[in-house]
Amino acid sequence: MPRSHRRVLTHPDLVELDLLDLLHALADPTRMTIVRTLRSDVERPCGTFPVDVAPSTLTHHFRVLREAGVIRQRDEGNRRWTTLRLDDLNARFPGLLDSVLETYERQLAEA
Amino acid sequence: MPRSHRRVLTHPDLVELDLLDLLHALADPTRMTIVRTLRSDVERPCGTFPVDVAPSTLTHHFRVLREAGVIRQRDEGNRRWTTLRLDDLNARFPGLLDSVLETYERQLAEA
DNA sequence: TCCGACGTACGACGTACGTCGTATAAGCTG
DNA sequence: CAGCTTATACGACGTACGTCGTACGTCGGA
Repeated sequence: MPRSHRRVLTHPDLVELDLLDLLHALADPTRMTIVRTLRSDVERPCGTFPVDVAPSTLTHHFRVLREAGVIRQRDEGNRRWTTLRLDDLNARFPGLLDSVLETYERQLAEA
Repeated sequence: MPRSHRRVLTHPDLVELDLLDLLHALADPTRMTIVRTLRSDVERPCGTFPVDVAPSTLTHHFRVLREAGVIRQRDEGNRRWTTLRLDDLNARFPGLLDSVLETYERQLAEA
């Protein structure tokens, strides 16, 4: 759902990405679920993520991830599609996201 | 400075370490400086870290790192010595800390 | 054209965080 | 013992965070 009462969808440039912002963005279970979901499913509308929070809360988490450079969002008709910025993240922080995600998967499998 | 008016120095067990806690612990510049310093210098007393915060603030950051399992502290006489729990972290989160630290070093070098 | 679906904006709420100053305790040194 | 050093405990402060309900704008289908 395109602009007007919604803010412009700004994505940080590659060189602007900050590691500490990334770590903070990933240090939340809901956001980690979003990232894990995106890792398997290329692109998704906001409402289709397996998280258990209110829609407005979800919007908040998407903003945190977007501003940290983790995801990219685009509008199409009534929907906002979200993708992982995998290439950008790997260019800026080589191997880091995979390392974090694999570690997290392992931790989830243990528990 | 051993116990009495100070809390007992508790360190979480290996299996208790949580990735999200770790990410949160690392998502702070002061704490990252502490970790980087410990990486080069095996063991250090609290007061010898190149950080620019009040002593009580430093104590707070040490607690966060300790409770996340990043550091270990022991008392000797008047001093509290701090080390990185490198082996434990690598056992629980293989390669992750190195990945984060190297990425951070690269980011610092760029800026 | 109207209505439901989608997702956001905004404001509120309680909690956690990073920061500090001050007080305090224990060890070291004279 | 007295005084300095080391580091913490405690309380305070402002800010940021995660959460939600409500209101609203846009799109698509009946």
